[in-house]
Amino acid sequence: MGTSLSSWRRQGRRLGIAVLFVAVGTGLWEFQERQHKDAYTWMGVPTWEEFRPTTIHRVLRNDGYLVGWSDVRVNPLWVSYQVEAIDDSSIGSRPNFQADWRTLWPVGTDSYAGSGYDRGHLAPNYAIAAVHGRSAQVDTFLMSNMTPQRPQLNRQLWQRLEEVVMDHFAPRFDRLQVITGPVFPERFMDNVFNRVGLVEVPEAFYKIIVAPHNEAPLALAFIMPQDVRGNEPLDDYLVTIDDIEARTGLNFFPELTTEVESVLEGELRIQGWALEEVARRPGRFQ
DNA sequence: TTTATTGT
Repeated sequence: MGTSLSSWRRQGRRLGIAVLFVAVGTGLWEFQERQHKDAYTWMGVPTWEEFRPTTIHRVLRNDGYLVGWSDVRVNPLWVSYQVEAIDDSSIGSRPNFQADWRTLWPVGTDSYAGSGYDRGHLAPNYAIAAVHGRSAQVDTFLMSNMTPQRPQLNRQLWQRLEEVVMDHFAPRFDRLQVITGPVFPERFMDNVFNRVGLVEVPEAFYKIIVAPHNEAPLALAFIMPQDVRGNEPLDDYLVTIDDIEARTGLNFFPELTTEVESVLEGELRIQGWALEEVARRPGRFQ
C-alpha cells in the first residue's frame, strides 16, 4: 500500500514537532503579553461587568500605555499607564495627530474640525513623554487616544488635574497607576446621534490614580463633566471608584481581593494626597 | 507652551 507504517511514523513525528513549535511559540507570546500588561496595569486589565454592546472592547497596545477600544462608541473606554517622578521636565515638541488603522471605523485627524470639541488626549502627551520617551509620546497622538472634550475642560480643569498628577502626586509616591476614560449617558439611545463624525460625545470623564506601593494602596478618583468653567477646585469632583464602575459598566483592578477592593473602591479617602494644597492651583493656559 | 483650534 502507498502509506506504509514508516510513512505514518514520519508524519506523526512532523506533527509532533509542529505541535511543539506552536506550544512554545504560544507560551512565549503569552509571556511577552503578560509582561507588557504588567508594565502598564496594576491588579489586572479593566474588564466589563456584564456583556453589553456598549462595554465590549478590545485592547490596543501602544508604547507607554494600553487602550480599551470600543468600535460601538468609536471611543477609547479606558487608557491605562504608569508614571513616576522625573528629574528632567523637558520633552520633545508636540508630534502630529495621526489616524490609527487598528480601529474599525476611520477617525481622521480632521474628524473634529469645526465641531466645537477639542481632540482631548486620554493618555496625556506630557506625562507619557516625560516618563516613557519619544516613541511613546508619538503614540499618544493616535486618534484612538482622543475623545471629544469641550475646550474649557481640556485646556483648563482637565489640564490642571494632569499637571497635579505629575508635579504633585508623582513626587509623593514611588510610582502611580492611572486609568482614565469617558463617561456616557446611562441610556445608549439617548446619546446615539450625539457624535463628532463617527465618534460618540461623552458627557464626562473619569480619572483613577492609585499609589500601589504601600501594603494598603491609596486611590483617588474623579469624574469631571464636559460643561465646566475650568477654574473650579479639583476636589469638587472627587468620587469613589465604585461610582465610576456604576457609570461606565467597567470593572477596574479585577485581581484585587474583595477585602482590599471594598475599602479602595468603595470609600472616599483623601488622606495622604495633600490634594487641598493644589486643588485651586490655576491653569497654565487662558 | 505639561491644552488646543482657527485662520493666515
